[in-house]
Amino acid sequence: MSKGPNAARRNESSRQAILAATEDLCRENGYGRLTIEAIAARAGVGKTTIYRWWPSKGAVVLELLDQAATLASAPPDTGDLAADLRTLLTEVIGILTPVHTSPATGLIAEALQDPDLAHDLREHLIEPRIAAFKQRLRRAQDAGQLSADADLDVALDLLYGPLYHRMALHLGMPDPGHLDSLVAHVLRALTPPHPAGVRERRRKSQTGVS
Amino acid sequence: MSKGPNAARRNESSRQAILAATEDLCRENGYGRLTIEAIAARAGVGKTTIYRWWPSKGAVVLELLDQAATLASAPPDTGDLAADLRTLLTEVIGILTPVHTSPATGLIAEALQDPDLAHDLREHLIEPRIAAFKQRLRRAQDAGQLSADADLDVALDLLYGPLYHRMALHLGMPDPGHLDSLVAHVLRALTPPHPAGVRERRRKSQTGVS
Amino acid sequence: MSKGPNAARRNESSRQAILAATEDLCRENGYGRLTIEAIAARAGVGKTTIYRWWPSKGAVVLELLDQAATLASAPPDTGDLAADLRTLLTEVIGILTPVHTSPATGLIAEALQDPDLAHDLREHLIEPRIAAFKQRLRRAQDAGQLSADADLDVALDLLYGPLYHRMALHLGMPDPGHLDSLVAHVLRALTPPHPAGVRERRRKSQTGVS
Amino acid sequence: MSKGPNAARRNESSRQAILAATEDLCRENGYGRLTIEAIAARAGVGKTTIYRWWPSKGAVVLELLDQAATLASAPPDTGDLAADLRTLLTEVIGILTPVHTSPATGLIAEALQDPDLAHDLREHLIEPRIAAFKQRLRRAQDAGQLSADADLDVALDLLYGPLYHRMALHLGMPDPGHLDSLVAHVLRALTPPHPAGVRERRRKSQTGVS
DNA sequence: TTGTAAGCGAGACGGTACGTCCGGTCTTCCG
DNA sequence: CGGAAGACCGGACGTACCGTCTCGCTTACAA
Repeated sequence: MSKGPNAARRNESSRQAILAATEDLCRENGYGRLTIEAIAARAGVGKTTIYRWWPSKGAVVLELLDQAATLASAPPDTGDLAADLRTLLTEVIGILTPVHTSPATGLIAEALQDPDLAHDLREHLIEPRIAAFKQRLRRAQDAGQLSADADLDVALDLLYGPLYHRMALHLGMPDPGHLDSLVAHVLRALTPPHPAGVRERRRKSQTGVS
Repeated sequence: MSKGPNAARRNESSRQAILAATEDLCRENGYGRLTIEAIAARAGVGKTTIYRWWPSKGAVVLELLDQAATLASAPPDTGDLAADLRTLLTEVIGILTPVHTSPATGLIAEALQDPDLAHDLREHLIEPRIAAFKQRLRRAQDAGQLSADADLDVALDLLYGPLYHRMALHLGMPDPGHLDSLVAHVLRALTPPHPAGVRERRRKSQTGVS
Repeated sequence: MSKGPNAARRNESSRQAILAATEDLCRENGYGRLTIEAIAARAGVGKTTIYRWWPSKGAVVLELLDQAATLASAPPDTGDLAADLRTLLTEVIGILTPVHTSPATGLIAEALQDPDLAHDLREHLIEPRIAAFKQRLRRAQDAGQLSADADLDVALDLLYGPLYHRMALHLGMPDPGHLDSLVAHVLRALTPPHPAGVRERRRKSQTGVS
Repeated sequence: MSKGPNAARRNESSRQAILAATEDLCRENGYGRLTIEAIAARAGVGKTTIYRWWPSKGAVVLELLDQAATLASAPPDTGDLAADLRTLLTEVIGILTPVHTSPATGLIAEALQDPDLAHDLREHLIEPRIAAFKQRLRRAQDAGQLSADADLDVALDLLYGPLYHRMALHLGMPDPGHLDSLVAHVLRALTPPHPAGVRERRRKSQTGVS
């Protein structure tokens, strides 16, 4: 991201002004009404300067989110797996809310139509977070809180899926109670019954499924 | 949708031409490059005629999808719950694929920025399907294939969530094996361990699933 | 000029507003600082409307001059050839003054770099005037005020040439005395020495001139 | 022209490269499409270097012409006045041709909109030539080839005027025959009929001319 | 002989205007 | 009188150059 012509000579204060203006305008009018012209005007910057370093408004917003994100990137680990998952999910809910004005939502919408942007989005924002999420789950597996053969991709789908489902279909984000319930259900699906005899049989049926 | 000035006097052949042109152009260039002007030109219709009956290009596409959807709307019920769920999910996967050119995906992207369109989208395409889905699950509860107190909203989230998650983040739709696994996990999550007698019946239905 | 897409549907009031704005802005800032954007803004018109009907700002200014010119197009004929010529030249001096802000001068400058504009300029503004000029001279020949074999192209060059010479080289337009002298010299050059009797008549008419 | 900050330290090879690039680009694309950026790029020079020494692209072109001109500056004097005038005019015709790509024409066009440039143009290129021209005419007067009271400004107008007239109005430069005729007419206009004795001498010199 | 100040290449920067595209409204005329 | 045709105003697009402004670097004069 932003590795244009000659990054050495780049004017950092312009870069900051552009990102700040982008954030302001996005919050004010929503991503959809965001305009390169308006960003340039608000930031007191020539349009050229934006086009020199970013290929589209989506890329600007992506860098904005990227910068904000790196501030809080380490995955939480309190020892309480369910609580940590709720923390991770709550963070994402915050990012996706309110649906119609959140920069992240707008970015996702644009990326749905723009493969290049989609690629950058996945590379810069999403994959690192998925990695952190899986890392936390793997630690849980090591601690025996999750069955050793649990499918982490399934876990990813089941835990984050509901948020994007609700975002996409405008169903409203889950309230804390719902979230609790979702996490509990998913953990149950990933941790077979404990009593010795039962656990054995369960493991067998899983083998048949997967 | 399309309840303009005086629907009685409406020219049906123009309507069809517009929808057909919309579909063609969407497939050719993707939803993002779709333009009211291009639709009008391709359909041999004045722009006025489009604006008279639809408020935005999203609404046109919505009607297009609506029309296509009503052809296959009745929820399947073969008695095999897992299979029926896989059928429902597979249909949605088809609609959302390929991500960057599917009209449905484009529509979802636009609705993320346009509350009015989001409302119509939910009302016309989504809620009926959710209702059908829940109806199917309720029938499963009645048949004892699902615990009587299973939370159907959670089921909805867990089953459809992964699809929208993957769409939004460009992770690729689940292949049949993954889908299988997802459905199996979710059904397991919805049939929690119970006192012995109950557990026996449940185990029977699981057998049917796997 | 201005025979675009479908001249029938053209909005005449927009056309007038554009020409009026063009004239104002040209007088205010000079032709060089004239801008299509400014014209559109001042006229309360979309840029598209200008580009639809004119290929360049030069073409707009040309139409402006054309419209102004047709109001006073008939060549003067008072019977006094020298006076009529001075009238014609004075009119052109007026059009070319002040050099740096006159729309006509700007147009000539632009046409020097733009062959298309040059063609339209010659066709619409210049050739009709040349024709009128030659017509007047021919009438003078018929009246015996000019030798029958005088070369009218030479006359054209010698009479109008000085004005463009001075415009091009920023030498200042001739004052009335100079103009007088120029006309006198040229008329003398066009009435070469002849057998005595003839020369007498000529000298008389020359006296009238000087 | 080009008397910047500290002319002593000036890099002469850059100066030459700039002038050369200017000439090339002007011939290739015409003065109108000439750009400071393009000159700098072609010359392998920073834009700053151009702006340091010249105030505008017009000034660069002016210096270019100036340099070319000084190579052939002395006014011809073969004793044959008419021939010498034809030589002078022919040289100017060469400079102004072809109208749409000649650097001189472009410069004149630009100067019509830019008083500063006009001033430099007159000072550096035009006035010296006018002086030379008048000097030649004065020598002709001294030799009795021209009447002693002939108005040299009128002569200037009548001889050079046609060229600029034709340039400005895109009428095509005079061919040799025309040129001949023009010079002959003008010389005749400058040697008016006089008392018999004088007239005889004059007529003789005219014979030599025409 | 070594600063130090200039000229220089490179090119980022804030701007202005370009000419195009499309959105949404309004008008005209045809069937 | 509905609809095709399309002109219209407006606003944003992405591009081209403008003229100014740092950057390091070389280069030549002065201490």
